[in-house]
Amino acid sequence: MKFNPSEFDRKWQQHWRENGTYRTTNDSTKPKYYVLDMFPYPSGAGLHVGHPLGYIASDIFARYKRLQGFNVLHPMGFDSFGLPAEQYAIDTGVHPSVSTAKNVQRYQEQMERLALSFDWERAVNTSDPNYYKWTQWIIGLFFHHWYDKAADKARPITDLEAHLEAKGAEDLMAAEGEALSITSAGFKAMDAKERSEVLMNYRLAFRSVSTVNWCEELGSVLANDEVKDGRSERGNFPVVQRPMVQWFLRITAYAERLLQGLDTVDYSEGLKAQQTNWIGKSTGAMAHFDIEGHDLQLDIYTTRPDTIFGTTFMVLAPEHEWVDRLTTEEQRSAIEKYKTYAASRSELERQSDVKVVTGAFTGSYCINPLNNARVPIYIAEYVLKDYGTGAIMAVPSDDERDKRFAEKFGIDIIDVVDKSNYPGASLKDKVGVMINSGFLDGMEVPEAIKAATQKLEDMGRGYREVNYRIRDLIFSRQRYWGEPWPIVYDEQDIPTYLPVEDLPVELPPMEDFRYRDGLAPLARATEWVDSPQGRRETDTMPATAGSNWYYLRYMDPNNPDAFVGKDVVDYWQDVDLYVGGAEHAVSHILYSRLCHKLLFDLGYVPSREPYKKLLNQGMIGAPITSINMAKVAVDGSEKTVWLGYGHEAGDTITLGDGTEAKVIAMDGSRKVPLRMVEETSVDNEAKFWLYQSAVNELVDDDAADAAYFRQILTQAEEIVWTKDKEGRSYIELSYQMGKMSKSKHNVINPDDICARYGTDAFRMYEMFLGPIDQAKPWSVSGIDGVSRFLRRFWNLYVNQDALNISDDEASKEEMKVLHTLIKKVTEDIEKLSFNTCVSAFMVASNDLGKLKCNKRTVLEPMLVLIAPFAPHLADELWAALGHTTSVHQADWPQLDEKWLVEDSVTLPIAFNGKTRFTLEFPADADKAAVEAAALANEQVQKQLDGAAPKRVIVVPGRMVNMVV
RNA sequence: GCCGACGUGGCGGAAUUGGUAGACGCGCUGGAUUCAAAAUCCAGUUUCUUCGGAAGUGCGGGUUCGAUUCCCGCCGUCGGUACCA
Repeated sequence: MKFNPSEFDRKWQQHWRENGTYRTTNDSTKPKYYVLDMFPYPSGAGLHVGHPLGYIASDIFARYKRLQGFNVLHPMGFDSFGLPAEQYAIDTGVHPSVSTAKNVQRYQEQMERLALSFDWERAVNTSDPNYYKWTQWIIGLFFHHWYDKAADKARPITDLEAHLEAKGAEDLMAAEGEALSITSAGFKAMDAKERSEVLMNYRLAFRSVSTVNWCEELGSVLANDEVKDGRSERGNFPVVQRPMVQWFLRITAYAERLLQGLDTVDYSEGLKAQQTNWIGKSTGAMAHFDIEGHDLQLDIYTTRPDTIFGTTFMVLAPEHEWVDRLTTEEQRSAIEKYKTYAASRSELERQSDVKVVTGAFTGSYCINPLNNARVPIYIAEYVLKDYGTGAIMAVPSDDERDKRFAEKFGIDIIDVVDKSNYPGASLKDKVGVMINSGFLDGMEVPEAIKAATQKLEDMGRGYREVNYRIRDLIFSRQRYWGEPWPIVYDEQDIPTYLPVEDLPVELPPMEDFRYRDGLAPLARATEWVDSPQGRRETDTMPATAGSNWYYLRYMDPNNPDAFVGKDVVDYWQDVDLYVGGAEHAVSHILYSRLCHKLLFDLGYVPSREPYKKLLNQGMIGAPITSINMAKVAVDGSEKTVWLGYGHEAGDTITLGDGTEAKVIAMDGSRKVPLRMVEETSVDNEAKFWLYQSAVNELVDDDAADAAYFRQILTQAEEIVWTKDKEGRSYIELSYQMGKMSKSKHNVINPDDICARYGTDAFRMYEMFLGPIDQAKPWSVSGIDGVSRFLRRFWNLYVNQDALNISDDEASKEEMKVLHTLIKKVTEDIEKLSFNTCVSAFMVASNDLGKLKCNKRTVLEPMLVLIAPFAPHLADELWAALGHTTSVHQADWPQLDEKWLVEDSVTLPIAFNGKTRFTLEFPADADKAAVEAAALANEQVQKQLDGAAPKRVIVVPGRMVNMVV
């Protein structure tokens, strides 16, 4: 039997598929374990070597848990709705359903190639109507419920109607759009339309007008996390603010619980911090300021009520609803001018010059409730309409922005906090002693915050308030490729959420789904819109709708009657280990947690959190290599050439025909597809070379990156080659490390690696690269080492192409190697430290090689240990050892500590903490015996040079330290 | 600015509760094998060294018999986020 991975990889992959080796049952007496990967969006590019990192890690863990006797749910699916497929369709004319199906198949093949042990019978696909029927149904739960703050949970909207009928809005503690004052009689008197509007104020999925991120090029609104620096994350198009009617999910109702829940889950600190920041809880006070000459109270939110005596002006957001009312005649033109200016500013402009102070005076004044001071009211764009009340009390002495504003507009600054006892404290640190603040004088800041809040409350001019940064989730997209909102409107525009019998509301077949004439694509499917039940909603849901709950569908993927069966979800409960990229740290995880909490409130799921433990794998980067363009002077004329790394203007170079040329200027660079590049090491430095032979091969190559590079080469007249030792022509490329992406031409395809080295080598190498959660560069050079190791490992079992296994008793040393390995691998898999597992296998294999061990008692359990990492090789050798069932159905070897016990122990002998040499001691020697033996030793005496040590520290089994 | 992660040979990285720093692999050097090469195998590989040793985990301090590990203060890299009152 030969070591031939490309042969046995195929053989075993087929075997596992045909035998359903990885099929999971819902009906088992074994304990459950759920290992989940974030499902991919199946893009046309296929997988690159960065994707499988997390998949391989979770696969190893899933396989390990199976071998340990767990019933493991380890599924995979596809997040196939969303913008890219639709953009691709618009660009190429291929319908998203067609390209999606093709890509899904490609992904599945690639994943099988990587021996990922998914139960494919459980695969889900978010754009499949059988799946999105339940997505629509779950979003319906949001529509049919409201959040009762008193009970701290979601309740049916019918309960709310009963409450309103009985008592009106009195005693109603609800998460709401705005505070409504409704009486019982008033509610009863309302017609259907009015009632619908009132209820909409409370629904967890609601329709509302709001300023949204509008992207004209994409023809859709975007969620905040889909916008980066004022441009769309997808496509990098400009995004503007625009008021629109949209569907929302009331995530703000769950802000506190989403925050609290983070304490109960095992996520990284960084990820918890990101979610915490996103939720953005702050504690402070509401305060009411009377407005001079108006029967109005200006409400403001502040985290620093202690500084209220330092308030020297107020600021409203330019869009604040009272701006017009508060503007005096003489200020009207200035205010109008400023409002026009503010409205013209894009999100991008606002963000780019944050330090620029602008604003205008309304002409009106407020009265400070605590000291009756008269303070002017300004408007300025640094106050945001959507945070707090859209208005602030400005305290220039203790706020950086207020200070800049006061300085620019010549407003008084009153110091109210003496920080002289806190050197180094910055303006916004909540420390110091109050001054110039009436009854607060002399108090420390934390005390003063409490006192000021209490005073406001006693006066009826304010109260303690908690504020959250998080905004309700915009859940409408004016796009085609997503779940239609299953809503119909009657003649009065009253929306009805269609019941489960009418779901799914499927997408109408359309050829052209561009956004045009201000109409969403679905609005043009007129026959579809005019349904017998009423006029259909034409917005679709964002991609996050399907991924919110997919982990539940895997439990019971074909259930026609429910999104998941009750008994099934009671068995599988929740995800024990969730593995995926950190780029979804905020949005996907947060929205998924929201969805889960609603389902929990309504009794559909038994747990409060969907993902118990989360592992974010690090990104794998790759070199991005470039060729440089230069203008050179030769024989009085100019020429454009390609130059290697390290040239600058003024250099003299030799052209291909032997003439000399002078570099006039470097003129940019172009990316070279990594596939054509050779990595070399010169003087311990990585170099990337492009060979002339690789360029010559381009002529016949029809791959996309070859076409791209052929086109690049036409942009200059020649490449200035250098000769290497063998006389081959090359050019050295400039490079930097970066994320793998098609546009950077540095994608490395796992298929090629698997074909060349075998899947087992690829899997182990990816794990060997470093800690799973750390970003690391891809380098192909190390894979040879892993490949060599697997061959050596194989040769422990096979000699001269024949199985070479002895049934003799193994020696103590051999057993020690095995049990050391069992201990190390078991512990390290539990710690998700896969790179050290690979080292442990190498060490064991090296040790057994030296011992020339071929004992079945040692080698057989080792196959079970390595099976999660190298599943093909393990099954191939396992079968050769005479087994008729797969190694993946074996039992994990048990550690027997007795093999690890030593007769003697080697201890380092240190003097003043510096290790000098080691000595052997009997393993059972106690402290005194070790000390005596050490002092009697010749080397120790020599080191001590006749003197007695001041102190001898013996740590049994660890070391001996002598203080001299 | 704020939040988070990290900083160890030429490179990827290892080091249990504070206890032999550099495991394992790559690369490199030398050797064996070969007509030769590839592949394989063996030995060496932190730096300096007067060959006795000495220094050494971003920098500067501290705690300790002993610090890559704990504490304080800096510097740097990466990721996230930002007029949030």
